[in-house]
Amino acid sequence: MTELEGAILTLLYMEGAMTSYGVRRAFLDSPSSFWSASAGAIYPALRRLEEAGLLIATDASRGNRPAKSLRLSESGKASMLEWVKNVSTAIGPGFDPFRLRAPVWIKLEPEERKALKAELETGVVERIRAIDALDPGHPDALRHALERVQQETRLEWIRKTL
Amino acid sequence: MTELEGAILTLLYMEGAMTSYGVRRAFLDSPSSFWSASAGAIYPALRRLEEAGLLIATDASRGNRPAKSLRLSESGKASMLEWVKNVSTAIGPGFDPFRLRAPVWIKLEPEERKALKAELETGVVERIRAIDALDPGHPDALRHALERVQQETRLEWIRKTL
DNA sequence: CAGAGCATGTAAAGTGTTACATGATTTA
DNA sequence: TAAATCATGTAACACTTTACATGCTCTG
Repeated sequence: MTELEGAILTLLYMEGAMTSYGVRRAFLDSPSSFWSASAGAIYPALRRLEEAGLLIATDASRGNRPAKSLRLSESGKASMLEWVKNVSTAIGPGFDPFRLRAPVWIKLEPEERKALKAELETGVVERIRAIDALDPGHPDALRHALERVQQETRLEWIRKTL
Repeated sequence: MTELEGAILTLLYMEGAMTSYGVRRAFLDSPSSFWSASAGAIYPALRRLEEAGLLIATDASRGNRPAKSLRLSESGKASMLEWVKNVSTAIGPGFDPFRLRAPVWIKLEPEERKALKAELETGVVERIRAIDALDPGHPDALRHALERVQQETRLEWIRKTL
């Protein structure tokens, strides 16, 4: 199971049934650049999950517009739970573009480094403000809170170390 | 430029010239599950970078064993610097398998949640100890330090929230 | 009622993974 | 000297991105 497939299953578990485009929109709304949410990734993944019996589709056309509502099957729920409970994958460091670039920042010429430091600080502060402006009742509120901690950690590192 | 290509360029910038396998071994040693470091990803990426003129290869065969030494060209260094200084990409949240799974953990049955909490706590504590055991003179020491902060943040969240 | 955006996809090309292959060198 | 592992790849398959296509529905 890819991370995208796992993420789709958790989305349907957390938020209940939705259409294919609803799934796609949820990824489009995600701030992470990791999720491009391109149609060519989402729709084939949904088809794979449906063919594997993890998702059940029921017709939900409204008027002339065709649509299908997707929900987790029992085996889909079981697969999702197995996936989320895999500790070694869950605690891996994942992918952090900030951590990947930081060692090079340290080696920049002083004036270039200072300029970049200011840009990074502004960007992170803005991002924290944007998170604070989000609806605390949003289904992704917990993820936003976790991203906020990450951004605060970065801000502290920028100020103290860069 | 993909993140893998950018990471290869930063590696050669930080550590100087090395062979193809040296590049691959650096990714194999990385703790992040994001870098599979499969030969089928690394070697084609190196070929692309060389064809684009960002890397220069010189023969470095030893005895009967063929090998080439790879180093950054001037345009390779310029591309790498442009890549690391892209602020909006650098401050994106990236991909965090922990954050992706956390909302589901919260919804588990109490006894299941408690068991998982213990497993996660043990795993993260072990990972922190493993980082502490690493050589502080390692070229990736800064990245290790940043991962350590991430793991400490997770540990605190596990203890306080999960 | 025309244009913007909603909703659902497909096709080609690029990238990554898994598995295999080959010969060189080190180590027990 | 046999086995392990170093070092360098390739091939088939899977997945993602980019670009395109199609018709519907709302809004000014």
